[in-house]
Amino acid sequence: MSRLTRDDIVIAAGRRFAEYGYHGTSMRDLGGDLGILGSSIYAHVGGKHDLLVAVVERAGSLFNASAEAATREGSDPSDTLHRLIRGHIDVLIDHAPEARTFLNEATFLEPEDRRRVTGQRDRYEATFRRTLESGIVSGDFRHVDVTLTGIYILSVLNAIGRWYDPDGPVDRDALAVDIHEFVLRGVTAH
Amino acid sequence: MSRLTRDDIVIAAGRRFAEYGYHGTSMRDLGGDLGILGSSIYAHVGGKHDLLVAVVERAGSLFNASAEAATREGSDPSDTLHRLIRGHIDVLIDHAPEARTFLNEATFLEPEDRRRVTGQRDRYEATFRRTLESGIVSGDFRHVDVTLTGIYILSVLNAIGRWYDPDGPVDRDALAVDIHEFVLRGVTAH
DNA sequence: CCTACCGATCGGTAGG
DNA sequence: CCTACCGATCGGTAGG
Repeated sequence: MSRLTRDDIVIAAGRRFAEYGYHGTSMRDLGGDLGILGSSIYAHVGGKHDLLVAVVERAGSLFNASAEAATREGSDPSDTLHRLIRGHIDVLIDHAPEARTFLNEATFLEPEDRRRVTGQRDRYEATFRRTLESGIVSGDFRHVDVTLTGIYILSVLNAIGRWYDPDGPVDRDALAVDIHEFVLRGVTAH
Repeated sequence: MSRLTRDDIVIAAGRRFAEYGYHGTSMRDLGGDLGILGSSIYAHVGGKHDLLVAVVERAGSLFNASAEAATREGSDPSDTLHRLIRGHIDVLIDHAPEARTFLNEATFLEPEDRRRVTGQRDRYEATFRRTLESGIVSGDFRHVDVTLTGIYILSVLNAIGRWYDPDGPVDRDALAVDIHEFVLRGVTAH
């Protein structure tokens, strides 16, 4: 057993916050997961709140990195949308605890931190709106309200962490294709 | 000031749970909202957990009552879907605290209660799947996976409580129409 | 519904 | 990272 790093603690905190919530996690719980005392955590972080900030900020960075990668290679809006959807799924599955904490516990950040995270989030969502707009301009998409439609798409994506089982019957490629199809065509026949 | 009823306390608890979460709410906070002491709440309920059960069960009943009303008058699947969407929006706006607590805090119920609530929820979601199926049979809808598509639709609907402002520019009629259109047609032109 | 509590647990600190 | 704590707060109870 070597010594723990700050990163080890942030990762364990993400898991706890995702499952039990920020207020449902005690420093002693967290220490228990790591094999140390709750009070020993204070050798690595200033307080419980710092851990929430670190977890949430990590997820925000991952989402934005994904959006940048998806929009780097310009191609048609439908393909860009597919890459955005696939990237979101990847972050949600590969960094599930951080992503879930980002989505569910960010409200408990202190005002200053929350504003910064809200900014991160707005940047990310703006990528979806821009993709929708470019599709409308190109004539590929109809004249949807990009604000509302961006919210709908992200609602479908953000919920994935609440029901998707990576070891279940649907793999992530199929999921991305199915959601892309749903977003593009809806349920109507033809 | 007349005496409080159990109902008054359940309503106040819903508000607290929706805003601060179950674990972020203390009985003293709740008493403060009601103008009584935290300990006085125990004259009306057996414990904090009973309040979570009451709030969540109320929301579950409202969602199911809405689904029954929406499917009572048989008509084409697209219209039924519109009524389901509109009903969900109404519950989410008119009973926002209970609905949000239902969606976010039900995981903190004790196993037995959680199972019952999960049952309520499954019944509700099944109504969406049945409507999709009847649309596929009638040829109105394409051959979507009804499980996945039901989840997508409910994801869009459940997220409404996280962003929608009833006093904002979008009224609930317009929202229902816009979501119905999105679910039916997606974003593709034509 | 209040008074007057209870033991348990909370986030956090001093000193090593 | 542990020992040994701290004051504050937690859910809850007995008795009125």
